[in-house]
Amino acid sequence: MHTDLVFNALADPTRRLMLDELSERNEQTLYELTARLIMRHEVTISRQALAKHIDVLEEAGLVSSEKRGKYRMLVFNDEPLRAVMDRWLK
Amino acid sequence: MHTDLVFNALADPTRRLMLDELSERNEQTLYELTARLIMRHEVTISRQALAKHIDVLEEAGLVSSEKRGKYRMLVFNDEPLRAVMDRWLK
DNA sequence: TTGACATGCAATCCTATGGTTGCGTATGGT
DNA sequence: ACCATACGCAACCATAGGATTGCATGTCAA
Repeated sequence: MHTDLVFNALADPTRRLMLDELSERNEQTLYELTARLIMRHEVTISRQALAKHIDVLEEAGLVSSEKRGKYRMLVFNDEPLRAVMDRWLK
Repeated sequence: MHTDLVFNALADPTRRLMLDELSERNEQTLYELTARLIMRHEVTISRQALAKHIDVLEEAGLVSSEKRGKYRMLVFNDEPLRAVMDRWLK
C-alpha cells in the first residue's frame, strides 16, 4: 500500500469529484466520465487534464482501468481508502 | 467542514507523521512534538517549517492549540477525518 | 478504405507551497 | 534585572504538479 500516492491523489478537488462520480456509477468510460464532469459539475478543464488525473488515481489504486476496444473502462476501488484511514481511526 | 483544507493537510507526509505522534500522545507542546519528530523519526527540517505544518493542520481542524504561558499546547482531533471519509465509505 | 472518434504522449507554462534564513517578542527561572 | 527559551512573523527560494496546446495512434462503422 502506497500511502503517499493515496493521500496525494485525494488532495485534488477535481480528483475527488471524479471519485464521487465513479463511486455512484461504476464502470464508466473515460469519455463518459469526462462528459459528465463537464456537463453536470461544470468542470471546465481539458480532456487531457482529466486523463492525467485518472492516471494519478490509478497509480494510487483508487481506480482500475481496462482497455476495451477504443474505450478505457474505469472502476472505482475503495480499498485503499479503508486501509489508509485505520491509521488514526479506531 | 472544509473538505479542501482537510485533504490538503493530509497530503503531506510530514504532517501525517505529526498526526501519528499527536494521536498516540495527546497534549504535547509544539516544542515537545518538534523534538520527538527530529529525534525518533529523523525528521530533518527546521522548527519554523514544523510550525507552519501545525498551522495547516489547525486550519483543517485536525489539531487545536492553546497558548499556555510560553508554550503552545497541541491536541489532536479526529472528527474531520470521520466526516470526510463517509463520502465514499458506507 | 476512409474518416470520425476515443485516447495517448510530450513539451511548455505558471502557480502553490514546502523549506530556509533572519529577526522580533513574550515568558519564566535564577 | 537579566537571559535563555519557546514561539511568531516575514521575505525569499526552489521545486512539484495542475493545466494547456499540439500532435500521434489505434479502433470501429459505413
